[in-house]
Amino acid sequence: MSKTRGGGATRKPTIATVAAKAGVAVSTVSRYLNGHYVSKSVRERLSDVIETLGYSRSWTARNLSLGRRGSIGVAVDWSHDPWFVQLLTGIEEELASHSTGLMLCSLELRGKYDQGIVLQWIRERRIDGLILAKPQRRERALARACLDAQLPVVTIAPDEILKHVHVVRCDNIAAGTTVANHLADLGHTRIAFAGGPEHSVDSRHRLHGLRAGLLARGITLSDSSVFSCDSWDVTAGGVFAEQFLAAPLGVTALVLANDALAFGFMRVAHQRGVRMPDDLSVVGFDGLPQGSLFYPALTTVRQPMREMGRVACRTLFERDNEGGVVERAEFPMELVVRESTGAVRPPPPRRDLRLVPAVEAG
Amino acid sequence: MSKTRGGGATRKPTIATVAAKAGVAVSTVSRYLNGHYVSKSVRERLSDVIETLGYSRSWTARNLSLGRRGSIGVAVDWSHDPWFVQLLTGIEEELASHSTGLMLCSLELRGKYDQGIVLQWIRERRIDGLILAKPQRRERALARACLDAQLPVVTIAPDEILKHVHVVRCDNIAAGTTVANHLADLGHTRIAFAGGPEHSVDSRHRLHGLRAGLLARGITLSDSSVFSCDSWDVTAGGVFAEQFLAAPLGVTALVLANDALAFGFMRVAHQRGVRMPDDLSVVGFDGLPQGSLFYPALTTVRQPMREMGRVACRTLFERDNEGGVVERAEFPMELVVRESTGAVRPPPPRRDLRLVPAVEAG
DNA sequence: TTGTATGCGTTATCAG
DNA sequence: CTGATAACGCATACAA
Repeated sequence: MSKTRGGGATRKPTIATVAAKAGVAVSTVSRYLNGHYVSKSVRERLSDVIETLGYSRSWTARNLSLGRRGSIGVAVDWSHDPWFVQLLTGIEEELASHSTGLMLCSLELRGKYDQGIVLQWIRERRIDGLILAKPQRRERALARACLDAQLPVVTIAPDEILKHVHVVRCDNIAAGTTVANHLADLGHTRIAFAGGPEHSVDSRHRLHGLRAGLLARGITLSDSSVFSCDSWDVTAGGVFAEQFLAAPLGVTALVLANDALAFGFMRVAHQRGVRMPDDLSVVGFDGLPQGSLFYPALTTVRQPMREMGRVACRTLFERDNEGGVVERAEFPMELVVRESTGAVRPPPPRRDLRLVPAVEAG
Repeated sequence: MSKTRGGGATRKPTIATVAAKAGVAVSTVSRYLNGHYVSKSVRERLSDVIETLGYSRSWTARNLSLGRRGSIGVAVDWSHDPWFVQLLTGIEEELASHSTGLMLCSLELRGKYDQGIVLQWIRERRIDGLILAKPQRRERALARACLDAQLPVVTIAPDEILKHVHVVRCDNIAAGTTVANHLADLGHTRIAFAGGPEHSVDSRHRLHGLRAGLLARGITLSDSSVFSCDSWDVTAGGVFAEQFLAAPLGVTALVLANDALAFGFMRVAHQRGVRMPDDLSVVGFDGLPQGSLFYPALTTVRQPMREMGRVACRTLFERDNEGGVVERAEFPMELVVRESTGAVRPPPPRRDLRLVPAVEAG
């Protein structure tokens, strides 16, 4: 069969090989490849030649010619954050269909915060765009750097206001209300809320929705039962649990601003002998899969992370060069009822006042 | 100033810009950039020019010229597998320092197994090498495709024998022995083992090490207390728990072949009222971080995933074109004692024979 | 040690 | 509708 040379290793056929074999110019092949106009006869011939040659084009060369880099950047605090992992799945999926690469950067990978790597990517034009997952105020510098470099940026679930960038987020207010209704349906009236960091807009939105939803059901969420944690992680949830359990408020349900906090809380609570949901119903936000592994499995409100990842990616490609217009996508969150919430017990539990241990029936 | 054009947006300086401004040839700049020989005077001049110009080279062009693609492929069953996530951190870290991109592929992403995407990457020469995480027999096709295409492959923790590829793995036999000693130290003598799928070499190695280690301490692990699960995931662990608990063996410790199985097991066991470690000590393998979130936190043997990821990456780059030699790296696993294992109770517990419920002291 | 010329595989421009 | 040809930005024999 007519390989390019008789000799050594068969070289990968190029667009020129195809052109020669089909008896047309390279530019014609290029046009064919990109779906531009070519006559039907030529089109069929090329289709054949490409098939038999097993030709496929060089993305490197194409990128060079088009002035692209062929991969996008994705920055997040910790790439092993379970929330991000779900997101990554969506990104991966979308990227594969664009046959584009990915450069991953955990801003806090080596113990201390450092956005140097990403700044370098931007400066050196290593990426065609940047996805910022859960950006906070400190990530503004990255967004600005991209904007200055004419690179598109899309933020996912930003926890601060970043201007002039596309954003993909969830409706956290509605999510809060969803939780409110769930709890109200179960008969809870004395409820507490543990937020994330003070400045977090997600946390505020969730609280806002919760409070409003509760109010609509005639339930008041007093300020004295609203707390906030220093960070969003499991550890903070544990720390909160210590103080929360030390001074009982007599609430029957606790809403934590995200699943990680809830995980930390539940572990400590469990150790302290709190029975969930009997003694206390617990709710989180995010919908991390591992919430279903605990005892009890955590009731939560799920973000469609995978879909969000896909949309973020798509936005990056679509809005590649269309400056100006800022795209916004907002997804609804979905209640996932598992085991950590239950109906409030008929006579409101006041176990703290009992002087003798109750005898369990059966 | 000698900009390429007077007009619009300042174009990114190229190697030619630098050459012109420094009064040398582009090839000289190229040599400088690649650390080849240039006179000291020229070197200093170039250093200056590059600095003031803010020049940085185009990796796309460089890749084209060198015949590289600029990113590697990473394939795994599920990219959200917690084990893989840890690995990815290491890969990410190493990749950043090579400023190389990444193409991620979950073989089972869309519900059914499909290696088509990766095969396409290989066929189209989209990647410079492939990392296969936890490959099994079915991944042989991928390895072969790479080999045929002259692409380097490194497998991480292969659970089957794949020939002619680099491998980064852990010493699972030693890990099994580590567990054996830990349990023996705690006084356990009646122990059970729940393996992964039958054909799994990891599972067999872990069992082998466990059995040998136990024997060295005078403890026999009888065949009747060795089980195997259909898969490696949480669900399988739960299924196993159902049958394991239905027919009590009277063992005081259970070793599961990985953490995921242990998670599934513990959840069901907890629901069935098994107190761990009082009634049963439980041990897993892998050392997933989330094991510390459970009640009790899971005792396990940790793989240095991050380091493994780094080494795998490095191997890919180093062994880029050196055909023939197969690199092997084996890491030790490290015992992580948490809460799910405890000393066996002084009088061997035979609760199943008790006719009256014991009264708990205090 | 440095410069010249050519190749890498595509795309885009502009005549035909 | 199709064909030359010039970018794209860098690397590297080869010559000087």
